Amino acid sequence: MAPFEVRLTAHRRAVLGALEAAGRPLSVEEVVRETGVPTSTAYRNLSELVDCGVAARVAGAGGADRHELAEALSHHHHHHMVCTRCGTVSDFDPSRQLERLIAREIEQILAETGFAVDHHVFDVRGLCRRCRG
Amino acid sequence: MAPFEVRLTAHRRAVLGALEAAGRPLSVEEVVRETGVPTSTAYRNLSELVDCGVAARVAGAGGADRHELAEALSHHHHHHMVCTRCGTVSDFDPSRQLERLIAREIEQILAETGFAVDHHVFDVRGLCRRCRG
DNA sequence: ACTGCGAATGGGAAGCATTCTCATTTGAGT
DNA sequence: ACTCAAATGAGAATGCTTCCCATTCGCAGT
Repeated sequence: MAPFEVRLTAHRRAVLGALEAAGRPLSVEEVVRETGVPTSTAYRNLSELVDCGVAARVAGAGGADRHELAEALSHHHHHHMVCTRCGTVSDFDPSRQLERLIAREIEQILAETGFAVDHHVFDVRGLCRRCRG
Repeated sequence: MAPFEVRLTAHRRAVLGALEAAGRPLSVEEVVRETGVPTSTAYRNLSELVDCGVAARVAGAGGADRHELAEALSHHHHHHMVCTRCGTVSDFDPSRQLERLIAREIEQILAETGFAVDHHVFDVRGLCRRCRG
């Protein structure tokens, strides 16, 4: 009886494909340009993908959000370098040691403050190689 | 000759006072409610305070930004706990060890990728004690 | 294949947060 | 007090995102 809740349409494939091909967080505008999917549909689909846990929303430099494949689907856990000049976001891998320490820190936060951490964000902001010139 | 560039007006004092009294990042709406400063002036003043390095902008849970006193003026370096249910942002102190490791990581990023880190963001998202209730 | 139902679409309207405009007011130095 | 640039503030304008709704399309069961 319970047939389906989320369909795999051509648009969804296209959006997902663009995120996968980029390998870095894309703005909605980039997704639209890349796929030809209408803006309102792109927004709706990206939100649904995020709700499904297939994609993740990333805060960029300005007001505009970006999206990338969820870590579970991409290759590994990673963090972001946000260029405050051109707004481009790229990924970088944290060291094992740093992640281990962060995990310990999160446990401590729950114990001390009662705040239940769902996930953490470790992003760096600055100038990318190109914008440094 | 060069007399002034930024005046210390009643509004500025009020906004600064609200940030100081709160001890946590406030939304623009909260600042307006707290101080009675008109919305457009609150936005303008907060931006100027950020430009002066007196205040800092913090990304909240939804689209709305928040502001707090700059670390140099508050008591210490800290990070944020963002409640994804109620949107409240509070501060927490990172361990010395974590900060040291982060500093090392940032050096490595510059060496490996050419990205010049200006500052880092280490925030955790989840449910505050009250929203877990 | 054919059909039915509910999800997906898409173009524009609506909703918010934020920034801009500009005539008027205010603050600091003289 | 006087001057002049900075600050103000109410509303218009902008930009990102969500909502609306009539139409189209996917999927499951015939």
